[in-house]
This record gives sequence, C-alpha cells and structure tokens, in this order.
Amino acid sequence: MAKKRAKVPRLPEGEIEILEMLWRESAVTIHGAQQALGQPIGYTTVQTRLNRLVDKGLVARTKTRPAQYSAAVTPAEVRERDLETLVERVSSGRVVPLVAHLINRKGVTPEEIAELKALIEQAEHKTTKPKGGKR
Amino acid sequence: MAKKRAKVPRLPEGEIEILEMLWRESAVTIHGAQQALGQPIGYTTVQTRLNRLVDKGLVARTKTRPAQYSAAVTPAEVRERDLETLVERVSSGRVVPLVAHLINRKGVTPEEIAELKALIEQAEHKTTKPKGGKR
DNA sequence: TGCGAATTACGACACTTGTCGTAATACTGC
DNA sequence: GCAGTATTACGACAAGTGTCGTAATTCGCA
Repeated sequence: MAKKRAKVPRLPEGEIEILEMLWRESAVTIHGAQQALGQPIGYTTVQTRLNRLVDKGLVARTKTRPAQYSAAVTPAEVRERDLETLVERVSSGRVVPLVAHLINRKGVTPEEIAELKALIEQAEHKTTKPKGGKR
Repeated sequence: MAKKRAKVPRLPEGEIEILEMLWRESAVTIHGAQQALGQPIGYTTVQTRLNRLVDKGLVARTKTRPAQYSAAVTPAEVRERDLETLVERVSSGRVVPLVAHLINRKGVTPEEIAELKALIEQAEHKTTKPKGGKR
C-alpha cells in the first residue's frame, strides 16, 4: 500500500513538474497528463512517473476505469518548503534582504509599488495591534 | 577535460550542500572539506562528490599537491537561479504575491517594516524617474 | 460472446548521486 | 634510494529518476 507521506521533502525538479501540471489540471487521465505536460514524452513514461508519485503518496489515483490522477499535496505544502529553504539560503532566514533582492532584480512597476505599500500597510496594522489575527 | 558550464541548472540538494561549504571555507583540501561538512561522511565520498562537481565545472581544483578545492560559481549565480525558479513557481513570476506570502508567513517586526518601507521608497524613485536607467 | 481497442501492469535500461574500497602515485625523512 | 605515509585515481554498488517497450487485462459493442 502506498504510504501516506505527511512531510514533503524537497522534491526533484521532475516531480514538481508533474505536480504543477496536476495543480493546474486538477484531475487527469494519463492521456490528459501527457497532453498537459506539453512535452514530447512517451505515454508510458508519463504513466510511470505518475504512478511513482502515487507510490510516494504525493498523487492520488481513482479506481475508475480510465484512472484519474490528482495531486495529493497542496501547492502550499510544497512551495512552503521551497520557500523556507530559499529564504534560508539567500538571507539566512531574513525576509528583508530577500525582498530587496526581489525588487532590485528586475525592477517593479509603479502598480507593484502601490501594492507593496498596501501590503506593508496591512502588516503594520497586524503588528501594531495584533488583536486577533487568524493564524 | 572538464567542460566549462556557463549556465547553472537547478542543482541537487547535495551539490548545493557542497557548494555552500565551499563558499564558507573559500578553499579547502579534501580533509578540510570533510571537516567542514561536519557530517560523518567517508573521505573518498567527499573526494568523489567534490571531483564530480569539478567535472561539471562548478568547482575548481588546484594542481598543487594537496589539491585545494574552491567554488567556481558564485552564490549569486546559484541563488539567482533558485530565486527565479521559485518566483515563477509561487506566483508565475509576479513579485508582489511572493512578498505577500513572505510577510504573512511568519510576520515581520516593526523594524523590518521600516526597512521594507525604505526599500519601496527607493524603488519608487528609481521607477518614477528612470533618468538614465542602464540596461 | 468474442474481438479489437483502450488501459494498466511490469520490467528494462541508462544516468545521476551518495557511499565506499582499493589500487596507483607522489612525497618526505632517513 | 627507499620505506612508509599522504593523496589521488578508479571503479563498484545501491537507490532514485527519466525513458520506454511489451505483456496482461478490461471494456464497449457488434
């Protein structure tokens, strides 16, 4: 039986590729997956990759005849981990340097600046009066 | 001969581990590397991993007798790539959602908020008056 | 009910990575 | 110059992943 995996370790690039496709498509058959991946990959290759993810508990498969595959982990779970790792790598866990990097990297549009300001505004409120922010 | 690799693809966790060690130590012998890694890994294992990185052109090795190994890629190159990938994954290349995520993830201190404000201030100037934007 | 097509199960093969052991080579102090 | 040690080169093995081919099974329906 496929073992349920609570913790999501850092996934190989290829598996993320599959998961992203599933997040976009929600549920697909092998054929659908093959199409959705868009790359020239053989049918059985897709089948194998999908099934291996099922074995790992990262993807679910229905028992219906043309089996439907769907992600068993949320983007949040996977990305959270990646993000965590990256923040750690890039700036030892510090958020500000990373944001600085992001902003300076390619520049931001005036619209984005406005949005960022709003974000900080919000954060400021949450910080100064942590009345009962959920989570 | 080791082929020089201009582009740095997404590296496996283990190789990053080695590179990070090298960035910290700047240059080490195999013994040094083994020590620096801090983990109970065999000498030849370290040797192999290091040499494989050399083959890929990511690490340089001197021809001195106890060879000195050092990173041939900068943290910036590797992180830039990781960052690029992540921004793409998390928010399709959009910076704002990612920043939002970062801020909401663990919250930020008032000091950080001040720093963020300053950052945006700067970005704003750069954007509103692109007097001589090089590029 | 039996055939052809769709679907699935299995297993194979190459490459990468982590882990070593062992053989070959280079140095060093006598 | 040589023995003994430090260093390096080579090759091996297991696990994981990407790629398939082919055999087995299940359906739909004539």
